[in-house]
Amino acid sequence: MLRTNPDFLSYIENLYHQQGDGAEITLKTFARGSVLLHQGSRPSRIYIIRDGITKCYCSEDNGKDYVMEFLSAGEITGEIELIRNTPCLCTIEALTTVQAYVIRGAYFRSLLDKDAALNRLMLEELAERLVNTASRASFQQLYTMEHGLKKLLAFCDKLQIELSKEDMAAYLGITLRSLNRLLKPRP
Amino acid sequence: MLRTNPDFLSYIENLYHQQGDGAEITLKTFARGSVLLHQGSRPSRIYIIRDGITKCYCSEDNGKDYVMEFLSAGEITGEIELIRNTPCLCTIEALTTVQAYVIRGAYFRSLLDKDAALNRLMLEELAERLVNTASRASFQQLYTMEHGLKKLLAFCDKLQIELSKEDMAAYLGITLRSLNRLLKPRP
DNA sequence: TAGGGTCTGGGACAAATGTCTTTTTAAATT
DNA sequence: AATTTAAAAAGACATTTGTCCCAGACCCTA
Repeated sequence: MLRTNPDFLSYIENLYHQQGDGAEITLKTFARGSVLLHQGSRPSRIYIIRDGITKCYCSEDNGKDYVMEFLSAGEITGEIELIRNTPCLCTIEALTTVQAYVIRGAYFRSLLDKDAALNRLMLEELAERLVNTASRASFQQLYTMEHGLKKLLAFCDKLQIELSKEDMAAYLGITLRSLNRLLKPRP
Repeated sequence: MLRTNPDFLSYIENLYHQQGDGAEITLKTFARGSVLLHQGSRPSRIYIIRDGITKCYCSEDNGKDYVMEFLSAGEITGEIELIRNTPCLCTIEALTTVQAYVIRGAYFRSLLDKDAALNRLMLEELAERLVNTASRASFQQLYTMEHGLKKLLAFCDKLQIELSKEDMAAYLGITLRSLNRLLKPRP
């Protein structure tokens, strides 16, 4: 539920510490509630989260939101848009204070062109994410909400995260009203 | 809805025609209804579809199926399992007669290690698929079935595919009964 | 303290979906 | 053609979910 990628983080931290003065990679702090990437915008940089938790979500035309996943250490954002040269599919918002490495798109592109190890890491990351996204879609369609909610609550508990009810509902793809109903009866 | 990837197909066909006698890439025909990959199995080969249409679906423990996508020319299957070294997430089944290029896992791995162009194609493919999967998950959760059904019907119409009602329901993530209900009233 | 906001949770009803069963349709067999 | 069999569609009812609205809690300010 909370995605992380230690290998990727190590890779980036190596680059970060080895670089000289013309720093291509910088570290930036985002306050809780601030936004790293805006859905629909054209990002010129990518971010690799060092610590903290972000929410990755889609806002649909009908005003509803759907939370794709929660991203934490080692997860990369904006790379898909960079690869495909398209606007951001999701908004990435900091749920806690977040520190992230920032890389210019052009520089990341050049890295991709010459570094096989990075390519490998990227393939693994995308594959992992695809599996997660697909599994969850299947699970959500075919199981009851009760199942999904149970998982989500366990997740919050384990990480001591206090998700807002709105976020929970958006993750489950239901309304606040439905979530409240599911939350009440504990027989 | 029907995924294709012409660039990838070209790439593979080039390889196919350039190879000598110790053919690493072969062409295989699958009859309608036969299965390319079995969910849960450990595939030792990957397939790139040359023509025909396949259904990629997950069977959950509760006996229900969820159709992820329909794959056609240029789409690759088994690559995620190869990258992550995990069992198949989905079953890939031929809906029509299908011709596919077959590549041994070990050979594909070696190609990935030395060919930057292939890496690039793979990144694009995975990114594209991720966007599709994610968009659809969001759409399905946040819009009415009516919307989704309309899209699906238009898709069948455009491609002159006669999807079974079971397949349609599995794609929409609903029961046959619900699909029939949605299909009846046309005011 | 009274009044007015806003926010949260829940009630009531409508719409949708699932499950189970029956009916209808189509196909196959004799 | 008549009978049987299997497959598809629909009916009935329970459950779930969404929408709309209202009551109470909380926090301001006058």
